[in-house]
Amino acid sequence: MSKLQPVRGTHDLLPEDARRHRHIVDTGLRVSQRYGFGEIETPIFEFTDVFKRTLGEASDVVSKEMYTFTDRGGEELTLRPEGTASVCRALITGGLTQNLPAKFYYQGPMFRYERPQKGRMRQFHQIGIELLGAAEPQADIEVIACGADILDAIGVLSRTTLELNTLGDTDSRKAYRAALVEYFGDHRDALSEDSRRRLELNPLRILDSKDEGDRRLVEHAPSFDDYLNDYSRDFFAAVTAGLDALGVGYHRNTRLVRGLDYYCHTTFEFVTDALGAQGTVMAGGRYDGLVETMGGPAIPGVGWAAGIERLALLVEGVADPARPVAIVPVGAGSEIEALKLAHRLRRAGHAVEHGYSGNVGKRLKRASKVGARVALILGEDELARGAVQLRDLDAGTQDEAALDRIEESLARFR
RNA sequence: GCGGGUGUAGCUCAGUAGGUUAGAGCGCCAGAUUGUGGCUCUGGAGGUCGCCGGUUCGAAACCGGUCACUCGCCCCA
Repeated sequence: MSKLQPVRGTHDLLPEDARRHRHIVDTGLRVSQRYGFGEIETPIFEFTDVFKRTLGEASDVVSKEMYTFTDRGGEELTLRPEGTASVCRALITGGLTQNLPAKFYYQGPMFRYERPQKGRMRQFHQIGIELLGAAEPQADIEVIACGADILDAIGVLSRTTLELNTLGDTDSRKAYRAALVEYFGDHRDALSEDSRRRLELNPLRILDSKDEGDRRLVEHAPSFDDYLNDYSRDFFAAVTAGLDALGVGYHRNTRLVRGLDYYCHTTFEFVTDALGAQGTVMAGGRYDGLVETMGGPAIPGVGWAAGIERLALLVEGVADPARPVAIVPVGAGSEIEALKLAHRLRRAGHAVEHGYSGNVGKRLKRASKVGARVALILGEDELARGAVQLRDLDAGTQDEAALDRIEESLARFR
């Protein structure tokens, strides 16, 4: 408690950071709208069951990372650790199941009680899309293509790799899971401690263990492809064919499994090696059983989420805001005129900086510092004849301009 | 939750056989330039040396604890 510092794992977004985030959020919305996604905003907390039921009791997120609390009415609530469950809940409670497919774009803060690291915070921000009500591989293709487009639009696609895999449908996954449990069960003693635990909770995760001994075992483990049924195999083939057709590059990673219970068929991650241990920048997949698990109708879904902070670490060169016009009154007699002029130009759409205090030198200095393109200097002599000095701060040149026609004089600087 | 590293000015960092006024660069403020910015020069402000405790005549430095950040593990965006 206390002390004048933010809570562990939280950050202020100072204006410069906020601008990067804004750029990512706006770009995400703009691009996803081209794919027909519309913005949705859900509350940042839900009944705890919304996440517990969908993410899986055994998942790390549920078992140790949720910000859960009891409110004054005795309700068990949780700050959302991810967006998909909330969006699906909204789909059901909003009656949107009658109008499918439904396509949503969201952005906002998520909360996980974890040990902070680079690219990993307790309050972090995500953008994401969800496409609900389409069981066809075309949906997966579109969702991935949209994600790639957004990464491209913010200039980071070339620094990422798309890793792609399939978990198959429920039957395929069950069969494969059983095969894995049998195989690794036979080599139980050779497994790392972590993986012995995984064997109980989520055997698929053993496949991407970083332990040396585990990896040797994994090499000879049953292959997922041998357990995919025809439907699952065809589905995945359609997805890869679609990505090929669109020129979206990917790398098949048969060990790519996701931590959350609800995934099936397509899973993917856009990863980078520029962020240390937290290389995943955008990740998602198909979750056909999720809505039904929540108590809604059987509605398939596919989507992804991307970490804004992680993207922001990769983004370079966010455009600066529009350069303002500086208003510089000379002497107390021009103050009112300066206020009026600033107001007038702002209402005409200009960004205007008013220096507030100091002599001309100080105000011009401040004008330069905030990046002003031009300064309008309001001297009493000039005002008396309806004129101002218009100074080009880049060129260092200066001319007199008519006060009532300033908008025209400024036009060449826009 | 586990293991390692680091905390000195707004920022980036110097500063140890423990020794008395803790430094630099950048930034900030002021002046040279009271109707003209950037460049330059001069001056100035700004520090509980993360915090608490211990060792010592004496601690920014050594020890313990704690908080924060950071790297890795687990896991994830």
